[in-house]
Amino acid sequence: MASTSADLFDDLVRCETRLYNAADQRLRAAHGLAASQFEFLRYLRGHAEARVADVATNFAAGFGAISKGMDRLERAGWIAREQHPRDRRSSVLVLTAAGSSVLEQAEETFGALLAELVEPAADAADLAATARVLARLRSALEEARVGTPAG
Amino acid sequence: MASTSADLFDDLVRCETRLYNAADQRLRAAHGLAASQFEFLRYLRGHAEARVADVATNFAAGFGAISKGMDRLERAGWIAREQHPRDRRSSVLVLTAAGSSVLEQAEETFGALLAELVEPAADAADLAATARVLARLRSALEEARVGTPAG
DNA sequence: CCGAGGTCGATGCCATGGCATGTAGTCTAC
DNA sequence: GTAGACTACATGCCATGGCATCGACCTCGG
Repeated sequence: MASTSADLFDDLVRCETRLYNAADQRLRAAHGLAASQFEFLRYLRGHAEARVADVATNFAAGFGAISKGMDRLERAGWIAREQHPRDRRSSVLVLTAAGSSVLEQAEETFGALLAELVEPAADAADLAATARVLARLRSALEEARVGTPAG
Repeated sequence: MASTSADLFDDLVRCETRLYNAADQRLRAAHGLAASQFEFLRYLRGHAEARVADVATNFAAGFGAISKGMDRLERAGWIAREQHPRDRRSSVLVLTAAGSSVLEQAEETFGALLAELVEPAADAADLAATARVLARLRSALEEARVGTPAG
């Protein structure tokens, strides 16, 4: 029935808000790193050659927001903009040594947070099943470019 | 293993972002209503006697943000602040007739959105199982006041 | 080779949220 | 009854994100 999806939406949003807030608070306190910055660094480590547009697409954010976010990461010394080999409009975003280092430390903090907040809330099989459903939903939404901002 | 929760977090955040963006875009276009405002109106309909602090607690938001959000809803004519019977510091937040009316219409739009984006992505049993896990996680997070902002 | 049109991303303006503070009202202890 | 602590919330400042704009660059047709 329809109300199942509506409740799902509600619980999804509320879980996301609280987990994201909690991650933000702890990462800031421990490493001076915002949760969004943590996610950006993780993405960049996993995607060599990434440009601003790639990051924006992955996070369903506008170009402007990511451009400014990268400014802040650069100012903090965690990433660098390198010249793109074939397109002088773009830069390639790469982690610096300092960036890799905070990322590594932040992942400890983040892992501990999830172990504390998420894992006790359901048994492993249920969590795995939930992860599968959300992964599928995510793919479907990305493929259809649902919720992609304008800018 | 630990990476299951990390992937779950990632997919959770990405699904939430895209679904919330999509809801915001459609509700704005169809009814001039932000997604957050839609959620506020739904909450107020379900909770008579609600005050600013109740809304803030439910949405894991700061008092200031909710206070300003209620200003905007009031300015739009969708809610009213009534005098609280026992505490003159608080107001009771109530839907106006106009508020009930947009809410009703917005729920059509919102239901159609979920039917289009969420329900085809998995079968009903998987969605129900996911909803159960997230509802449990939400309760656990709320009970522990995880991710509650300062203000 | 050139020009028109498209793309990338940096920047500015506005809306929103977090946190800190201010103010009015309430509660407690005496 | 009153002083002092506390609570609810309104307000101001700042950081961030969305969208619009713009300049630089690429690409394709001729």
